[in-house]
Amino acid sequence: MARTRDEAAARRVLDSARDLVRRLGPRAVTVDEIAAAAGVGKQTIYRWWPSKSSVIMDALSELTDPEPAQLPDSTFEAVRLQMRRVAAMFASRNGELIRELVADSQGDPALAKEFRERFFAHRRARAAATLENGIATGQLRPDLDVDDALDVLYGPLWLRLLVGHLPTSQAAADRVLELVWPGLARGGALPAPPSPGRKPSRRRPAPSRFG
Amino acid sequence: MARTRDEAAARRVLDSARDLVRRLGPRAVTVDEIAAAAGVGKQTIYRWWPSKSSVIMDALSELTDPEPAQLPDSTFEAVRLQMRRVAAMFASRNGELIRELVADSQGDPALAKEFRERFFAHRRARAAATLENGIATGQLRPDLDVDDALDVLYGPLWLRLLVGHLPTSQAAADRVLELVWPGLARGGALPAPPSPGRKPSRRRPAPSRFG
DNA sequence: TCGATAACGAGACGAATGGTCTCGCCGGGG
DNA sequence: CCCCGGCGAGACCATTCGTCTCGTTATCGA
Repeated sequence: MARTRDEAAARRVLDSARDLVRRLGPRAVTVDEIAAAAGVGKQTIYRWWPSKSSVIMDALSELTDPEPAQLPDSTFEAVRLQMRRVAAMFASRNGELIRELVADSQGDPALAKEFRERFFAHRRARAAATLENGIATGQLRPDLDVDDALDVLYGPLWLRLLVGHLPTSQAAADRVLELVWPGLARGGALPAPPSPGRKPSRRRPAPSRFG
Repeated sequence: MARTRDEAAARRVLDSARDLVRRLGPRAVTVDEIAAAAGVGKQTIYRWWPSKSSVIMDALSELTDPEPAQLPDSTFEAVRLQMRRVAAMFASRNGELIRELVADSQGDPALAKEFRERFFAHRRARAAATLENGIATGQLRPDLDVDDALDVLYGPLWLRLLVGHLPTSQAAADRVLELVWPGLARGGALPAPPSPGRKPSRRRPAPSRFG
């Protein structure tokens, strides 16, 4: 019948959106900028996406972080690894992105839904799989509610990200896990120290930028 | 020298802002609306406050929720009471307010600072006092890091409020507390069932609108 | 082949809204 | 008493999302 959709244009829109968002932050990027950078008319953007936020969500959801090749058999170690990765992401430029995405979501139910389903749910499912494996292998309590456990493990990191009262360091992730672990584990005890001779610290150690 | 500042006008601004925010939400309220409702010129608002968000923050920070007359001696019960109150607030109209306030804070460091210092810190200090009392009375581990514990207890509620993947029910608050408690308590065991014969449930019970 | 149709780039436009500026008025302190 | 500055009212500016228009162009179907 008529002219078909220009996939290359859509590609350029997403690429430009991604670049601009990384450079300026999602709040500062305007639709006109994206259109100009992509060499596309604004109407083309609004023909394919319902809103600016949706474009940005699309551009960002392509940034799939690769699942690590393999997680340790120890559930404790596996969760620690995953939590550290989340903490690292939150502390990076992507953390700012996520903050603003959540912010935009608050006033826009459709965007909030997209965020939950396309970003949040994916990562949560991976973390859930780790816990479910831990239950199956007897490392975690058999009656553990995975949703609750995930909120308890990752909620503190999100809180720090969004309120900013404390940094989202890997050390914080470690401390949260150690604090919560007795309520998750089958026996209720911390596992044997992973690295030879190094006991996990309970109290906050000397302030450190890393951890 | 000249005319003095009209305190009554400022009062009307805050009252109008509070009413409008409660009625429409902080995002939907415009400065022109506040000015019109208060019967003041916009310039009068901007003479006293640096931004719309600042006005709304001022109006809301006056909504101090009264501290309960007395908390139970049992730290477990005291924390549970406080968590339930937070969950109830999050589930109410005020929860929506807080969500949008956090959202606005993400792109505005000054506002974020105000939010942390004038809203977040107050409530956190009260919750911290409960935990510190628990440490002092030997109900909580003496080496407990209060900041971490607060994040672990309240982070899940904040996460649910801001991401919306699950409701912020009082039941959720209870389950979080029970899940985390073994890592906080001195002995690591749940306290004797508070209500006679009713054991705190670990698994999520039948879905309920209430707690 | 060729025409109808819809997508395209470019950009004007409308609307909402945060924040500034102007204007005439008015009131209290020096 | 009188001038300086706060006051109410509102015009104005700037930004930016999203829509609409226009002439062009590519593709599908006849």
